[in-house]
Amino acid sequence: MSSCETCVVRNSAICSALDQDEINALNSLGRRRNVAAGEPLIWEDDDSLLVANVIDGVLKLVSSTEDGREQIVGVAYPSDFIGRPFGQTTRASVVALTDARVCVFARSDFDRFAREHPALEHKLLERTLTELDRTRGWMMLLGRKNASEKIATFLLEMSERLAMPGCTPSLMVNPRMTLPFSRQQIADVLGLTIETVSRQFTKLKNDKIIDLPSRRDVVIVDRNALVAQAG
Amino acid sequence: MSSCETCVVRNSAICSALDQDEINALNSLGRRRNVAAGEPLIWEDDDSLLVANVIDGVLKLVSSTEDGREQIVGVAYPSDFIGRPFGQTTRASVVALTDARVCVFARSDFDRFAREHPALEHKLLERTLTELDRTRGWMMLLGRKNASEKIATFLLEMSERLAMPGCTPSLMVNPRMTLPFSRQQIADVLGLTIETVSRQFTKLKNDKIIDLPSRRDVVIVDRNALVAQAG
DNA sequence: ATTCGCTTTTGACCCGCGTCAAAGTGCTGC
DNA sequence: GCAGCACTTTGACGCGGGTCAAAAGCGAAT
Repeated sequence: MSSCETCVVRNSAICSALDQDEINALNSLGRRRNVAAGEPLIWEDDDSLLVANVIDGVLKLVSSTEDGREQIVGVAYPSDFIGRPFGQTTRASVVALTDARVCVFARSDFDRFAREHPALEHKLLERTLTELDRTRGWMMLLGRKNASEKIATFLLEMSERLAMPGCTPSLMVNPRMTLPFSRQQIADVLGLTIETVSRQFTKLKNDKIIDLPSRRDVVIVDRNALVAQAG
Repeated sequence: MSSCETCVVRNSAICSALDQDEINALNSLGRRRNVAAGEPLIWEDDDSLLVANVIDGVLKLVSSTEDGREQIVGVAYPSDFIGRPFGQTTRASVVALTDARVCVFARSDFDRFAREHPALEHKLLERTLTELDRTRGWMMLLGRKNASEKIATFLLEMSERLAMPGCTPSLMVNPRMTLPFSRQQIADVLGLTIETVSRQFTKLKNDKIIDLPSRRDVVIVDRNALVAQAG
């Protein structure tokens, strides 16, 4: 693994809890790894062998049924932590949506290190609590919102997430964004079918609420209308 | 608060991380509180002022939209931790489903105590990670399962949860259980309407997969069929 | 017992979204 | 440019589950 000193998520990932000596110690346990778009990092129901920090790129956490239905249960952005520390197995696969760089650790090494560094565990706890909050918000969407509310909520959330540092620079005010999701993946996030997603996008475009310059690009033309539609 | 020594969840709640002196210190920060069925403990979007351990009873975590739609995003059983430590506000209300006893702390007191006791934070982290896993499993159900799969999954999960110590004794093998949920609340858990829940229950009864001796009681007659239907 | 109020069940209807199918669009490599 | 391919869009249709309304069941209080 190349030096943590130059790592872009050094001050936002859980590593920010550590001082220089500790970072060096952790550094020696892990290594950097590139994951190409579409490539899996962790398999569902495998023993939890790996944990990782996302340095760059976007990954999905997927849960699937035997008969092939998929639900995206989480999305990991730069500085997010992925994997299931402390025993157990993972319930979701992790697959890169874009080309990604991650900083991986053997789970057992990470567990040991974490237990010896309460400040790191504290950061991880805060992160996990926030993720739980976000996930619960998503349950509301899945259980109680209709297709147009789901799509509007999704676009607003994406515009916030992609404006974060490390994802794509200088999108703070820019209403244009490049989605890391295909239509099918959007459907898998929202509990819809690809056809319904496509129809809702077309409708929003016809209503002049968004513009679709290309397949992966979205321009939010009328944010207020989108907020109203998100319910 | 009466003594922790006699507390039934002393060895399963996060308190199990603490030794006698520490328990006494934590004890002095909190107090016991009874919450009657239907009574709220925490309000949605309030500042996060309280955290608590469940001693006895069952509580729901509810998220709702402005127009009155509700989604139950979590259920807390004895020894579960509720509330949002470390800043922020809560996104969900907490309401007792049955008469409940909880051990409450001012969030600020708890935060301070937790930061000084890494073993406690570690327990809380493990609990939060497990809850996140469970919640993600529930997303799959909400996004991708149909009504009959949802009901079957729900009944199986309930029979496991209610068999846990502290809920109702000696239900380990007993296929009969008393649900802590009304039909409407089951609908709010599963993202369905009360009518659909009722119809699915009736169908399962007609198919001799379950029996319904009273409104709140369910007997699982054919567990295998239920597993098959859960998908 | 009887009444009242609330929860649950049942029925009839219908609409949103899934399903299936076909056409359109934009890459990539030749 | 053109062929091939994957992804997306559009259309036609049907069904699962939502909606509305009414009946039935159950418990508590009189």
